[in-house]
Amino acid sequence: MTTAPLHDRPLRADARRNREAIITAAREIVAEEGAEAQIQDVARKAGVGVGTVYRHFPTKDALMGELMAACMRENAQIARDAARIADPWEAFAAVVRNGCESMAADAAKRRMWQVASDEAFAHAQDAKREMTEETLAVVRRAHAARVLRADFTGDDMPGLMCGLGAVIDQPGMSDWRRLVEFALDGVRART
Amino acid sequence: MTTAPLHDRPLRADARRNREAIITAAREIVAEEGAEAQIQDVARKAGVGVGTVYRHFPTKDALMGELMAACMRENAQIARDAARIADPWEAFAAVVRNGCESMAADAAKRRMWQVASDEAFAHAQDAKREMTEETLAVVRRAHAARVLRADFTGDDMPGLMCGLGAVIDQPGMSDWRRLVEFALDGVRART
DNA sequence: GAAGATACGGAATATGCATTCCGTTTGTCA
DNA sequence: TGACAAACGGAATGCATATTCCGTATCTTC
Repeated sequence: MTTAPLHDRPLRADARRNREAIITAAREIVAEEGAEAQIQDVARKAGVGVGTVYRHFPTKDALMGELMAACMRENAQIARDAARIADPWEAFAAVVRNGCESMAADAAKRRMWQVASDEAFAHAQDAKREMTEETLAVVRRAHAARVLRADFTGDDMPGLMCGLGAVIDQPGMSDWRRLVEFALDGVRART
Repeated sequence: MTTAPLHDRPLRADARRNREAIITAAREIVAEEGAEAQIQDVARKAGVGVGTVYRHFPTKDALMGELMAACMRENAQIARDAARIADPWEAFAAVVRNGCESMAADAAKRRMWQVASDEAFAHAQDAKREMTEETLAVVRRAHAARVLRADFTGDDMPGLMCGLGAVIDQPGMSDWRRLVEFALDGVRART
């Protein structure tokens, strides 16, 4: 179920180091290979044997779930940071722009959906909730200030970001920032 | 390489029928299963044995390529139909709206990218070119009439449509037409 | 620094799925 | 209607990849 130690004995030093290396490697492999990502490659890149990967994560889905959770926590942090911007529209725009910047900078963040089985998703449930809440706060503030179209709801955010992720992941798409601005224009309240 | 009869002898009646049934079944299976689509399931749904699938398509990629080609030809037709609309903006909007309608109506059309290996893509090359040309014509006319932002280029269309496809494919996304209108607002020239 | 618990590596195993093969069936044409 | 080519069905094969297993190596603790 969880990937933490079963009760509470602290991990041995080498184990802790390996666990980190595995997650990092998994992220790189997913970035490179997308849906074709293989445990064997993750192990090689982390400099450990496959057995070690399985010692830390009971299944591939559990590992991918951990990856998704990490990405979602990062997104939550992006939203938290944006929430500190005074102007409500700029705060909302920052969530979108910085979310896109992070997807552009890290292919794993836009490709993780390709490896997302239901199992993997379940592992990332909590992180997803966190992300949703932080994002929703920014959307609510933008609505209250009437700078975001009233008919764009918080539920639309995942769709918007996934759509932009697909745009950014487009082969040969270098100028995605322009399209992001079009999208922002599209959802901004008409003055 | 190709899926047509090797020389030019016409297909036997049952073979022609089966070929159609296989393509139809493949489309349904891809719609249901996405990347998990299996030849065995395609065969079952088509009411034939797997051997028959392989008699018509040398590999899975060839079958998927045929599917992609069919979808792209349909998109080309959507663009051709839209081109007959007198108003340049409405013509452009029709390409986007109807493209989205067709993706919403047929999950295979938005999921086919999940099964798109390079091999499969190669099979659909010609259809893709056709689609691109027809679409470009509508974009050019909109640009000439200055109703589409000058910095939205024909090369952005695949990104836009893929992005909207991702939006539509979002679980629980019923109200995607609203988001499509936001996107159209975003790329329309400011008056 | 020795004992015992933890963790490691990677060969072996298990499984799922594309593809092949060949004996059987069906359509076509005279 | 009979002969033959064309097509079919689906069990068997082969391969790729997740997962297990267990002998070995490494940490931790006293």
